[in-house]
Amino acid sequence: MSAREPRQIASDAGLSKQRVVAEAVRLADREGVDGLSMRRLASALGAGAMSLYHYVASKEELLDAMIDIVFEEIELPPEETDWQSAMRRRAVSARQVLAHHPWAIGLMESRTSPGPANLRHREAVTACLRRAGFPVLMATHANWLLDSYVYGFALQEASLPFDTADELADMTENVFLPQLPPDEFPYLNESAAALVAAGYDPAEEFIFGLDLVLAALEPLRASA
Amino acid sequence: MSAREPRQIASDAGLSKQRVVAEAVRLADREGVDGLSMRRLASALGAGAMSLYHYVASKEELLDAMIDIVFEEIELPPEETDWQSAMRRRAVSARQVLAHHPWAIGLMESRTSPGPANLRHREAVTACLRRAGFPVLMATHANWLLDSYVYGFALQEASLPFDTADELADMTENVFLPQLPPDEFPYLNESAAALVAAGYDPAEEFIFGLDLVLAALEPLRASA
DNA sequence: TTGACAATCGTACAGCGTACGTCCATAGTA
DNA sequence: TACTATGGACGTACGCTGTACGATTGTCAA
Repeated sequence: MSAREPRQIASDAGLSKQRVVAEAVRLADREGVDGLSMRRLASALGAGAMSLYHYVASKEELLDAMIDIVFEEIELPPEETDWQSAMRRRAVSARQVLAHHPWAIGLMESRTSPGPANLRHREAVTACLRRAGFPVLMATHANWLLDSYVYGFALQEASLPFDTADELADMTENVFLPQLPPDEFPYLNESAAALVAAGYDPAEEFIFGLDLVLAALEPLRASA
Repeated sequence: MSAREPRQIASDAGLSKQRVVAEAVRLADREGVDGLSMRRLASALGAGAMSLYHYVASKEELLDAMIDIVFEEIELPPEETDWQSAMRRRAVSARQVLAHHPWAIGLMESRTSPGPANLRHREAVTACLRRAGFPVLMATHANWLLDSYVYGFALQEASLPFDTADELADMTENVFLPQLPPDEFPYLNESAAALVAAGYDPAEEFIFGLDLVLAALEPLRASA
């Protein structure tokens, strides 16, 4: 056997589906999903465009795999605590992950077949709810409600044109308010002013609604 | 003045921004947002691709206008009833509209500047909450919570690979269950079986979570 | 040495958004 | 009636895209 490495031209070691998909996620994080092309992805990996098709059957499959990587990053509900703490943990984790990969939210609408990490995640959440005493159909309801809140919040957060409280203040003064004549939009004006004054933190906002939902679900379980 | 119409070659009367955007929405409904290209849209209107650019500055602007048409279709909260009924009406309407235009959900993530119909809608919802007695910041919280639920539900619904209870039963038996070994996914198996047995109606599922959220918000308003 | 095989590549094609320049029916003016 | 200005529609072109196809390469079994 020769002392030579198998192959190694431009950037790194050999390709693999893992490496391809992981780099695709990085690229989408940086440039958005519209900036992700097979050529750009390939050149980020130091390869030719067609080489990618040995690891991924099509761009569609690549996108599916990217979504599943995102689900892999979301913390599963821990088993050792009460159900509310467990669901809060995983919901907070989901929001964080989706905030890091905003393209994933928009992608979900068009991808209908769940990947393995997605399935593992759903299984763990359902298990948590069932063990907490929710009847089968009630666990389904709770699942829908919680997931709707998490995804919807992430979707709204992704479409905000600012990231920090300072940026919010700037944009409110220079962009929003000029577009909102006070006589036509009195309540939005009031609301914008109050929001700037109070400061705005998406993490806090998220927790508020989440705890409200969790508390509302509590009486629906048949406590052991 | 001549008896001759101004212009009329292939399909209809003259173009206009309204007609262009409305046809774009129809096309996206039929073929998804990926199937919407300037050429296909133009040919659906009996025009050349470049003619569209007289009414829309770019495809981005077209997409923004499409989103705003969707918001125009959503019923505003009626003023004559109690706040819960009003919010339920507009939430149900929003779900229906988004179910008809699933591409809109995925689009929102990338479009950060709200159109006029969007602003009118937000103003009306905020007004309804404020008049019901919610303090300013509490109205903001309620807004976030309700919108998160509506958008998130629509997002999940759009990513379901079936539309009717029958299709669910078919797909569960022939697609899902074969992918879900009972020892690895006991709870998902149980849940799928119960769901097929109970029948599934997204409208009912939506109302369940919605009413739960509305009831949870009730004590947070300073009732007059 | 030969052959099989998987990984990688260059090339090609149709379709995309859109910049640019041209055409022509109409409106306004003389 | 003749002339010009205007603005909507269009054809062409450029640089992208996803990916089908065939050729090239490195590696290993027989």
